Amino acid sequence: MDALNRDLSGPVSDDQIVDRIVAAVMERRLKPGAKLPENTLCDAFGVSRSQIRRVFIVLAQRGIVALHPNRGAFVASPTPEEARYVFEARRTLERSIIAETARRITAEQIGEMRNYVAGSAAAAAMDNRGEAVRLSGEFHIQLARVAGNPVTARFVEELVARTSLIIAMFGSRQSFSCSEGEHNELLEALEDHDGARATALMDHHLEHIERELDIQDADAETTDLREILSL
Amino acid sequence: MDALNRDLSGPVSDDQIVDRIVAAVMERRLKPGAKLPENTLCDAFGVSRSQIRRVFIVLAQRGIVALHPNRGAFVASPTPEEARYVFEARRTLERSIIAETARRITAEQIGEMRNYVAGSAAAAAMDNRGEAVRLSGEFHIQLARVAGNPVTARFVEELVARTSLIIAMFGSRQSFSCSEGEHNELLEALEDHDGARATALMDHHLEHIERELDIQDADAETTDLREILSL
DNA sequence: GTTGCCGATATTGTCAACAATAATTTCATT
DNA sequence: AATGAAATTATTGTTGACAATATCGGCAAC
Repeated sequence: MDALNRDLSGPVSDDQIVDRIVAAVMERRLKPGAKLPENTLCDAFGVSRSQIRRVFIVLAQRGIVALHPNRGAFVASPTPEEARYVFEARRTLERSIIAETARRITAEQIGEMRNYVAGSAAAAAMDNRGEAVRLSGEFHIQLARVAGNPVTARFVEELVARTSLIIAMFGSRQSFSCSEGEHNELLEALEDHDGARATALMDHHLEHIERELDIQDADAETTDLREILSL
Repeated sequence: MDALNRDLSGPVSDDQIVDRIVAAVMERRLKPGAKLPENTLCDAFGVSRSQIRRVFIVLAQRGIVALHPNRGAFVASPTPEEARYVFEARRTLERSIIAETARRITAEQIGEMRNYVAGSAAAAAMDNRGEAVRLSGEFHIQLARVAGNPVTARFVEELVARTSLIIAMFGSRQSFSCSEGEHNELLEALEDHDGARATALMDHHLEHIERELDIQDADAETTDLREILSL
């Protein structure tokens, strides 16, 4: 938590803080249920409470942070139900988006995407699971950006971040070794501008990720009884 | 602006204020570019500045309000580019969602949907264009809710609200008389649980709405030169 | 040793005063 | 009149103090 980052450089914008926290969530340095005390974050980013509070509102809107009145901000703990909705939403969106990506992607962009895959694989090989998950997520976000619609891309961003939380909640140890292969398959389809195949692969890929999770009621460890018993 | 509503009833939650402002936007009582002074809204809702400021952040996240530093909050003025993205996003999302709606919708729900259509038509007949647009939007939101995924439904909510702004920006006089007929067609397909037909109709419907708009650079009336000249 | 109560501490929520900036008005100059 | 500058007013942005609430620790009772 303390190492979310040193600032060094003068004023920090709300967006920068949001991005840092999202990155920390995607790297699983911030786990579901973690408390985010205002003062701690004020010190970490060298900003005022009011700014942190603004950031909390943004993150709450994106489903990444849960705000409990008089108790503060916590990293969200997706429920099994919510997890299913998020995956379904991702399939709905990314299935369509990838077809447009297949039409538009350039050779250069494919090269960049391969870097993401390689980076994620390298991180996984070094047992840096957090970085692996984050880069694997960035892969999907980049694909959405290539499709050229910033509105849908922003939706995908939100869903990918929430997926990181879902994986943190329900992921078993060995999952996500699969992503590298499937991502490479996807890139091959994109290289051929084969939208239909890319769509099918994306659909299968997302289903695969979801199926590898053990989505059921969270264990006691990460569970806040308060939330279970109706707040 | 002053008639956004009287409160009467004790404390007002952030969500209530957000909903009221969104409703005003959807009814086109708040037009693109309209300034939203903090004090005016404080008086209108009987709340403090800090609460209004929270609300602004939420609305800005949803693309309904634009925040200009040191100048305040304004109802967003979608650009032609943004308009295209929003419509494309709606087609992407609602095309898929409607298929699920077709599977799930009950006779009772179809009856409720008919009320929306009738209400919108009645409002249009009384020259209450704002109410007609709002109910027409609610129709889409309700369909998304029936599909059962609150995550995608929330995305549709945001996009529908932004569409109201787009219509306010680029709509010509007689458009939107069409919606009643197309919405009824959609309901027939849903009644038959004919997902394929519903999908095609929704696609066509959204394309139709977009095509009836005159999406090009806004006229000077609603335009802020400041924004045109870089910022 | 578990429970319940109470005080102490810490954290969050709210408000009002102040600072910073923008918008408006006034007035002088051409 | 139109322009420009300065002063006034209004609005937004930020801070810090205070109130409200929750959390923690100790202590007594069972």
